[in-house]
Formats: sequence, structure tokens, C-alpha cells
Amino acid sequence: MRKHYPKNLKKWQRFWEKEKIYKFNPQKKGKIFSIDTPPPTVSGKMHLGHAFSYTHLDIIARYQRMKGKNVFYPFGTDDNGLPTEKLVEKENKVSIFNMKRQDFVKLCQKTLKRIKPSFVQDWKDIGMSCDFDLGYSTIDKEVQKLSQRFFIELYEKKRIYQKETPTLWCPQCRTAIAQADLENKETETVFNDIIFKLENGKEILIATTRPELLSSCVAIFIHPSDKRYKNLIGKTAVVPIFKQKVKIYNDKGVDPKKGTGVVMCCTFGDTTDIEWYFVHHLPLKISINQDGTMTKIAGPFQGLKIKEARQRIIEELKKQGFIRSQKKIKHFVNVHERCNAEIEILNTSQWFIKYLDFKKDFLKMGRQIEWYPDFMRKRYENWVSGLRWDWCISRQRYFGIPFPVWYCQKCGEIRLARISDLPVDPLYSKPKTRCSCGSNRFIPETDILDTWATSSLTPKITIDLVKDEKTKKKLFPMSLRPQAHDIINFWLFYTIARSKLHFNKIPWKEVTISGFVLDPKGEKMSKSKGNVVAPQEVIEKYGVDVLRHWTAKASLGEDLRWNEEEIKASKRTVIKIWNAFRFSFMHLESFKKNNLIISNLEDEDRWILHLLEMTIKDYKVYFEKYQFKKSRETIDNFFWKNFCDNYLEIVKPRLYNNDVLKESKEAAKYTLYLCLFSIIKLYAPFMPYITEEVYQTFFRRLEKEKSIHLTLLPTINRNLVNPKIKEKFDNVIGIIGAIRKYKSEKKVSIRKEVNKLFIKSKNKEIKKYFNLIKSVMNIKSIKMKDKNVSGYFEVNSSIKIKII
RNA sequence: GGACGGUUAGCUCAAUGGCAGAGCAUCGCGUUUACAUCGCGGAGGUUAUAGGUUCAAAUCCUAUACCGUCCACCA
Repeated sequence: MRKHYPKNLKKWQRFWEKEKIYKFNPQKKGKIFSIDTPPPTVSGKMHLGHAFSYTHLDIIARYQRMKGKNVFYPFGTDDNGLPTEKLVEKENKVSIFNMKRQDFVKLCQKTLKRIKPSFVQDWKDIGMSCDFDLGYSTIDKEVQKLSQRFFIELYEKKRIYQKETPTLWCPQCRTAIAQADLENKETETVFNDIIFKLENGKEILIATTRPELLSSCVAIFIHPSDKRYKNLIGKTAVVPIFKQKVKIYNDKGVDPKKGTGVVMCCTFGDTTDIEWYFVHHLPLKISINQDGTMTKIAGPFQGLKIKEARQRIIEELKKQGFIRSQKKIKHFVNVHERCNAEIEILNTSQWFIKYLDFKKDFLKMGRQIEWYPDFMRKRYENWVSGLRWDWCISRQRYFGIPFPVWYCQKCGEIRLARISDLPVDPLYSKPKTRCSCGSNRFIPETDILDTWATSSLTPKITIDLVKDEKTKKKLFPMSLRPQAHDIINFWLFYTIARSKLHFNKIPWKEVTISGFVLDPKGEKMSKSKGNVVAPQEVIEKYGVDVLRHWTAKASLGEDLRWNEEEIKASKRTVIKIWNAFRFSFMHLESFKKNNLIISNLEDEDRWILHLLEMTIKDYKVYFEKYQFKKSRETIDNFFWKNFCDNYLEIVKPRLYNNDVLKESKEAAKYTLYLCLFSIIKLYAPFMPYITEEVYQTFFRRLEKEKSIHLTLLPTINRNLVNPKIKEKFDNVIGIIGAIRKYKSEKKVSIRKEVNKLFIKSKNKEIKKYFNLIKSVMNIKSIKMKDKNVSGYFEVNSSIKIKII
């Protein structure tokens, strides 16, 4: 038998794939457990955060499978839209703005083809037990078809509209974005007090961080009850440099304490400007282009980038004496989460999904779903309550799912593709019939769909991979949506929103949210900080099972700090498993599985089997609430403390000694087998590789399933639950512990023979275990004592011992 | 400014009103026929602070402080 811990465990991955161990079989009996697996965005490599949250998910999936559920567990990748484009630009060192659309799209496809296989392999390597045959990519033809069909459906339901309106805009990526794509960034900037002159020559001061927007200034606002400026309402002021005349209005939206209490309104600096623009029917003056340069109305500053223009305009203001004072401040600005560029609000024509009127329904649906942990629901509610924009789904980019839309060149009417023609790319195809105006010339829509507009359909995408209609119905709503907390506002919310819009049903019954992996100081891991730990290296150094066992140190919703000492502890557990099984099976070589004869069991067998039953019970109770951290603790504790440290030590004399009755020896072996098989099963969701190795090496000849991962978790055997034995036997464990302590304090070896042991206790039942204690602790004679003798060790309140 | 989570041993975390525990680290001991990647043992606590409820509070209530996350503010 191999002595050393087996190294080549990766072979089991091939075994599972070849034998289709994780294949979803619609015909299989048992309740279906369907999982809306997150499709990772294809990037260079899987990072540790992925390994962490996907392992959590996989632990749950494996538990459900071993409980006998028919697990529907697909695996897809998200590979279109802005994130993919950014990756392709970086990988190939190109810019989308210097390339032809066609060439860029081809490059995207080529790059994906190159990097995707090894990217997906990372997921297989962490032991994901998905049915990889239920695979998809969000750019697949079938998915395009579905996404476009759903677009048309919503359009026909009047849930989609196109509108020219102030839109969140990323000048770096040169596209519209959605509210969810925003992030906050603290930046240092200069607050400028700028002098505006009134027509009567008087001056007012306006504080602004964005003087480059002066040419867009269309009005000035003050608070109606601000006494300082009361007489200014209705007057006209002149904008410095650009000299346009603007009216002074009052509005309660002004905060008199901020800046000078006088605000300029530009189209558009922020969301308040949009509000004022509509409420006060202000003119539109656009000074920023879609590429982040200044427009014609910026006059001499035309063509400059925003920040350059700001600098130059400040200089000019100073020169002309319009700046009273300046101070540096730190404030938060909205940036695009994909590129960190400060966003603008531009008036553009975009496609929107109308859903703000459904806020209450979204909240209601959130309450119909079970959240693990429950408090994550609050984050969702917080986000839904704060929604202010309809969902902008159009992106002015190249690589993604096209809108199935054309416009009539003559009358401008919108023409949608026919469902039967999907998927279409309007750039390369045309409507088959004329427009109602008679024209047959059409202009294609060139925008692409927001990537979330497709990934929010994963429940439908994955269920459609199954062909059998009866099964499909059983799969929806899905059982579980697992994900990390960073995309509650994105993927989770959008999926609920789409489910409301299309099906008016919750998409899943339960949601589990994992946290993040942090560096040892508790900070986020990032390349720029240089504190990134690569999961591939961890796996290389310690093994997958170790990484997986470690990730279960965190509960759902909790962050976990990277700690190599803890990884080493998990490594020890894996090695301990191997050694414990190797040792045990030395004594089980000729073991045959007959019926267990309970009357043959010794008390130590009954004791460990009782503890085993309790372990199985607790393990399952915790898992049912997705508290796999506690399930892990439960099995770890049973395995190390009860089984290895105590039971194996206690049972050794019986296994080695040939004088022992045959029945007793058989009972010991049976107990061993029962414990071992249970232990390996309880560990299997956490450590799929080593448990498979152990199963194939030791159990396969006696068990019928071809993989440990096809076995069922042990069920409670009531005949083995025996609290009375536990009570009695805890005294034995206590006495053994006291003798160990004695030997440790006397600085002698545990094996060293003890001459005499006196036990003082009213409980005479302990006598029954004298022989056991003798053989385990190497003691010559044990006697009960009634008289008080000095120098006793107290084992517990009822037992004292003295060793001579 | 709003919402949420947290603060317990050196570190990471348990303990759902009833004797504050575990793993790691530390220290001491031990060649014990599965495992030195091991075993046994010791030390280590005013449970963030201040009040309150209770026979009893880490746990419930109130307030404060600090840490973290999300959102809002962006003149």
C-alpha cells in the first residue's frame, strides 16, 4: 500500500468527465435542484475570489446531489460586451477606436477562442461538479436568438422605448452606460469662486468645480428663502468669458450652505441639472462631445479634452479677473466601473427598459425569495429603492448582441426583425418586406445590447438547454441563485427585473451570497497593490482539496482573509484523512460487509457510533441552512478528536491483539468501516479529489457505486443513537485524559507503564472499563478506592484518580 | 447624509438569556508499530465603551466610539 499521500489526483477529473458522473439526467428520479450558475466573464485567469465563491456553490451542489437530489448544474461563460472588448484591447494592445468594426469583432472572436479553453479549465480544476455538457456562451447563436426575442417581446409589451434624453455617458469608452455601471471615486479638485456680473454691474459669486461647463450654463439658482440673494430672483447675469445671458431662478433644491449658495445650472453637470432643465424648461447647450472633448460652443477651447479645458478656462478666468478665490477639496465623483473614467451626462438617443414603475414589485419579489444570509436582502432593497433611471440597454460599442432593429430611411419608422429570422445582425441583413411607407431602404441600428441585458436571462438560457418540455417546467423557478455580493445591484437585480417583465414570477426560490477573499491585512486584493494570490499557485502547492476545505472557513456573506497558516491546517487535514484510512484498511483487508450484529459491539464502538450519528445529524441540519462552515467544523471535529485521537487509539489493542474474541474483533472492524465510510462521504462535498481517491482505493471492492460522488450521504441509524453510552464513556475518556496529563507533567512517555491506578468514584460502573483503560494506557492494575487519599487528580465532579 | 454588517484569547472565528470555546501561533513534554505534515499538556479573557432590563447578559434594549461594505451627495 502506498505510504505517501497520493500526488496525482487530477486523474479523477478525467474520470468524472469520462464516466459522466455529474451529467444531468432528466429521467432520474428524485427532486430536481436547479442552479443558476454564474457565468464568469472571460478574463485571463480565474482569480482567488472566483475560486472562493464558486467553491461555496459547488459544496452546496455536491451536498444536494449526495442527498439524492437530481442536480441541474449548467456552466456558461459571459463573453460579450464592454468587459470582453476591454480584455481584447488589452490582450492585443489595440484600441477599438482605431479599428474597423468588422476587424475588431473578428479579433474578439479570435481572442476568445484562444483564451477560453484554459480559462474554463480553471473552473474544472477547482472541482466544479457542473454538467459541462450543459454549457453555453452569452454570444452563442442560440443565446443571441433568445436575447433578441426577449427584446422584441418587451418592445411589443411597450416596456422598451427609445428616447433622446440626458444619459449617463462614459467619454473614455464612448458609450452610454446604466446606473448600475457607476462607481464612486474620491478625487481632489479645486473649488473655484467665480464672479458673474449682473446687468446692473453688481457681482455675484458662484462656486464650481467644473468651470469648463461655463459655456453650457443656462441658468442660475438660489434657494427661495435665502435672504442674501432675495432681490436677485428674476434678474439676468452674464456668464464670464462666454458672455451668454442667463436668468436667475429660485428652487428648493439649492443648499444655501454649499459653496456660496448660488448655483449655476449647466446642461448637464449632474442629475440636479437634468431636473432643473425639465422643470424650468431651460434651453439645451452642449459643450462636451461624446469622446470627451469640448464642442463648438466652447469657442476657443473647442477640441480640448475636459481636464485640459478646465485648466485653460481657469487660466483665462484669472487673466480676466473673474476668479475671486480657489480652494482644494476632496469630493466623490461618479466614475465608470469598467474604466474608472469620470462620467458625463450627455443628451443622446438610447434604448431603455421601462421598469421604474415596478420598484414595489421588485421589492415584493425580493421578499418572496429566501436569502442566505438574510441581511443581503437589505442591500438589494436599498438598491431598488434608490433606482432613479430606467435601464439603458444600448451601448455604442461593437462586440455584443445586436439590436434586431432597422430604421426606414425614408420615414424613419422602427422596424423589428421577425422572430423566425432571429438571430439577426442588422448590419449584415435586411428586413424582408417593405416599410409601411413603401420604401425598402433601411438603416441598421448599430448599437449593441448591454451585456447584463443578456446575462440577466440565464435562468431561461440554461433551462432551454434541456429539450424535454416536462422537465423544463420543473426547472423554473430555479432552486438556487448563488453569487458574490458585488453583483447584487447588477446580475441579481437585473435577473429579478427580467423575470418580472417576462414571466411575472420570481426566478429562483433561494439566493446564496458569498463574500470576498481579502489579503492578510483585510484589504482587497488587487494587481496594483501586488497582494494578489493566484488560485492556480495555491492548487499547485497544496492541492485543490486544501483550497476548497479552506474556503469553507467562511460562512456565506463573510469575507475571508488569506492566511497561509490556515491553508497549511487544511493540508494537514487532507493528509490526516489519507493516513487514517491507510491505517484502518490495514485491518480491513479481509473485511466483508455482512449485517451488523449490534449485540457484538463493545461500549467504545457504541460510543463512537453514537457520536457519528450526532455528527451526521448536525452536519445535515447546518447544511440545510447552507451553513457549510459549521458542517465542516462538525466533521473536522468528529474526525480528528473523536475518531482519530480517541477511537483509533482505544480500538488499537483490539485490532492488534489476537487473543480478542472473534466477534469482538469483527465488531471493531464493522465500526471502523461504518465510521470511515461516513467520514469520507461527509467530506466529499468539501474535498472531491481525495475522497474519490480513498473511495476507489479502499471502498470500491465492497461498494457498488462507481464514484463516491454518486453515493448518498449516510442517514441516521436510530439503533445506534445511544446517549446513555455517551454519558458513561465520557468518564473513560476523562480518565484517559487525566492519565495523559499526569504522564505529561511527569515528563514521561505516554507508553510508559503505570504500576497502579486508583479510581475514587461512587459510580461503580466504571469498573467495567478497567481492562480497556489498562490496555490503552499501559497500566498494570486498577483499583477502586473509597477512602480519601491525598494527591488525587480530579477527572470531573464525580471521579478522582491517583496514579502510583 | 442613509442602509447594512462587524468589534470576544496574539491572529482567525464559535458560543441564539444559563460554567466564555476551537483552530492557528506561543511555551513545555513525548522515537507511541497510520500520521513528527504526529501526539499529550500548559499558559493566554474586565467579551469596544457607557448606561439599562433580568435571579442570571458576550447574547436583549438605549446611546457612543471605531472598522468594513453598499448607496446618495458631486453646484
